Amino acid sequence: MAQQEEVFKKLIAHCKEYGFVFPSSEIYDGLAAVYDYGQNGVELKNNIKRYWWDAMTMLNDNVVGIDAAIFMHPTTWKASGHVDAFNDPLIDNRDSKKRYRADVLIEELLAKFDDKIEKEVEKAAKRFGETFDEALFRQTNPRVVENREKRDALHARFTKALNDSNLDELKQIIVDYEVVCPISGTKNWTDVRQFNLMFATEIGSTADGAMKIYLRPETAQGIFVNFLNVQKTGRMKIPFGIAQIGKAFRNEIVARQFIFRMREFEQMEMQFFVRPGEEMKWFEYWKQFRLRWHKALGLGDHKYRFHDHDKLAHYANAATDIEFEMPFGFKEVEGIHSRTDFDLGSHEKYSGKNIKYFDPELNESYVPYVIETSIGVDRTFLSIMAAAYDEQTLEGGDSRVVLHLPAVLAPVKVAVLPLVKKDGLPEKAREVMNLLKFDFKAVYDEKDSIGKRYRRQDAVGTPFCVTIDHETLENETVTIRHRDSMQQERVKISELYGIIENEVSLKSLLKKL
RNA sequence: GCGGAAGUAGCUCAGUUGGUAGAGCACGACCUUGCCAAGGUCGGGGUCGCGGGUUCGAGUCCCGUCUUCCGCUCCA
Repeated sequence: MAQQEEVFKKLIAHCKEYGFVFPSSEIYDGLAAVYDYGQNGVELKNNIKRYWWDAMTMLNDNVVGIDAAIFMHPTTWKASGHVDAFNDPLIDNRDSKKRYRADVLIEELLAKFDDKIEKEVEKAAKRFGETFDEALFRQTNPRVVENREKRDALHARFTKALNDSNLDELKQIIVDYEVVCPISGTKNWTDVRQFNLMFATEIGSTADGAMKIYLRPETAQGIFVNFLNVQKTGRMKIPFGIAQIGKAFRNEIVARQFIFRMREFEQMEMQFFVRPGEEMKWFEYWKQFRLRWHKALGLGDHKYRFHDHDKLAHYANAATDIEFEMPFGFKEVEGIHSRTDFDLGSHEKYSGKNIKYFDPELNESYVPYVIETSIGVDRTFLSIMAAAYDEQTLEGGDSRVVLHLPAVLAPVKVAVLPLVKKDGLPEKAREVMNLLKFDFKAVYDEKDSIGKRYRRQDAVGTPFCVTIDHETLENETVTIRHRDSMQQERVKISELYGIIENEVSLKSLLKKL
């Protein structure tokens, strides 16, 4: 494990050194949990997105794409549940260093009162030969009445504090009721602080016209609010899906592990709309499709696994993660959720608009159920980099760092290298460059020895190096070197396109699905 | 947010009891070699994370602060 952490550190350093990922705003000491993609990173990332987009929207003729705005009407987030679910009042115990949700602590307090009352009522019921409800209804036991009054008083105070978002009052309740930390047993609490996981800003320039809005914490809602637009204008019939790639934002309390958990991140999501009752069938279908998508990259089938959720979110009736074996353990890369009709139903309620689909085959209207596939671009990027990174020891004690990136995703497809910087070889190499650059991301390099240039290309995962030597000038042949095997073969310049295309075209990958 | 560790060149680091900032690699130019990195010559690059303080003088001592890493906490 310690060894793996060491490798992870090296991977992070490698990402920076070779222009894949930089810490954001580094000249100002950086900004925590925000990263920029560099010249190679952006190519790899774009290739990942292209692979996903084409797999989803081209291979599935009932899936279409959209690109919704990051800004959305604030009611969206009430309807989705994020306004409630993303606002946690937190409090720390200074002695145990443990953090708790203040509202949960108070709810536990209420539960204790309920327990006491219940026990008293049970006792009374037994004594008078009544049912529990009868005893509860008739209850005049002064201890019960007292506890009940106390409980109701606390409940009222608590509810009011929550509604007013009064953090000081929440703290005061914890102090007044002498809540102790279950670990340390002390009452040494910090103040209650609000952690809103959504970033807020204002839209509208005048003070009185300004409206508080949030940066979207997930891209899914942009799809839900456009459900009818797409369904009607695209004449879509259920089942069908809407795909989207875009940025989302979460103000994480602790964001660590490099680009695995960032405050600004990119998601590739598809919401698939189905008939109520058929959701499990489609849930299973998309689980398998998505897993195939991952495995087709060839990073190693054993590095993937499903992780089914026992505890489900407020909107889901089934959920699983596709986990990938990162250097720090198996981690979620993609989530597949059966979201029921929660989102569309909720938007229908909050907007007052009819968001039903008329099913001509069933001759009835309903709110469709939804299967969601949601994959993190940055996490996929990290998983690919982690799997590709390799420090090799070669014969003769030499070593190299090589990225075994899937050729389809590699930022640079081919490097064109004149063996020497004279005798007309650079000029010939430029000719070859001009031939290839319309089809492939190609780079030219004439600096340093040929071996060193091969290593440089290995370090960024370039699958092919084409070397122009003196023989090239005589018979129009070059050597092409393969990254992983380091083997070279001599081929005609006219054959280069076919050889490279065969390995790097997206089509070859899509056909595996 | 708490606890621990660390911030000196693009990278890895050195820097004596406080006394004018260094090395290797990398980078650039030229020469040489020419199919798997590390030949020669010359050169560019750092207000030592930032702000105060002590001192004649601070990379070095003191205080504060920011950032990063590790652990805890949190994570639809």
